[in-house]
Amino acid sequence: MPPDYDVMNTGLLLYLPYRYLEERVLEALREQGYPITASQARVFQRIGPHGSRLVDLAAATSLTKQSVGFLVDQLETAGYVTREPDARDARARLVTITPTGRTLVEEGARIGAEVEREWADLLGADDLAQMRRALARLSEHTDRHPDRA
Amino acid sequence: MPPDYDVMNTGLLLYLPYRYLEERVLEALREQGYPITASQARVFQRIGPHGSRLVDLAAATSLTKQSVGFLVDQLETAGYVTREPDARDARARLVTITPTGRTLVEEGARIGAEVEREWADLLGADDLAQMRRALARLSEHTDRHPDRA
DNA sequence: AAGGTTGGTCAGAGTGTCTGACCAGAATGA
DNA sequence: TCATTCTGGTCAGACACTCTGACCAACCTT
Repeated sequence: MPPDYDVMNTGLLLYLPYRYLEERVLEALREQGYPITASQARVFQRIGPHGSRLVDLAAATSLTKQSVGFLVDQLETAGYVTREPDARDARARLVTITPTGRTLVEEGARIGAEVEREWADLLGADDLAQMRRALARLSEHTDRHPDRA
Repeated sequence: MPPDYDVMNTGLLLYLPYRYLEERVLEALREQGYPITASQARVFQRIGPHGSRLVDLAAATSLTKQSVGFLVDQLETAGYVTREPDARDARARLVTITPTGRTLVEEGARIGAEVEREWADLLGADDLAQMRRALARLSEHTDRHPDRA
């Protein structure tokens, strides 16, 4: 007897599709020669278009700067990011996405879109879009983003 | 400059509210004297009304049975569950929620409802309900539940 | 210039998760 | 019925992730 999803708590309802999507994307990326772990990806995802500082990534992911540093080391070794000097602050370094990293982003987006198409078949495109809008408003409220880019 | 949530990938849109809700609930439970970690809670949540086997919990959470065993040990030590013999199979044991565990469930539900009220203020009750319905249908599709209870 | 603040690293500990090996009870079928 | 295979669970060890504490160098104030 499967669980009754309609009465299930909202946390689990968010978690189940999240986890599914994450696994699908990560697995496909691995198969295509772009291995990345979930932890690495959660940091990688938050890197801004012009690079991000470690502390900002830490704030965005709700991790300590040490943990983010550890994960960025791995992303760097994998060739997905580099640490560039920050012209405005000699202490800081900007974690920046490499060309390889960009390919990974594009591949990830492609696979994500594929899953989303499946979901659109399931829900209808309108309901899916509406769900996304609701989640976006919630994210705006629940995200800890740094004020600066 | 905050990120633009409307164009953000769906995975992050699911993750951000999920993580927020989880932290709120876990923190409140801790303050009320029911400490539980996120990993423990993810297993605990999947225990059925009449108890669940380890292997079924492993399937539901997408963890190995060893990992689930490790977490159930802790839940048992904390007094939230017990392992009862399974009348139908002498090998198996049913992980069952204790009265203390039930109190935790109720407290968690109460706090979750509180957050959900905030979300209803943000989105409107109708949009929130619609989002829940969409997520429930997605969960049905993406969840790995065991066929048996 | 002095003193506090901030971005980042180093070192070490604790937690969560996995793989591999194994055992005992259950299910199958000759 | 009993040999074989399958399944629920545990034990042991390794690896991955995250944290706290201590620290340094550059920044920002005054």
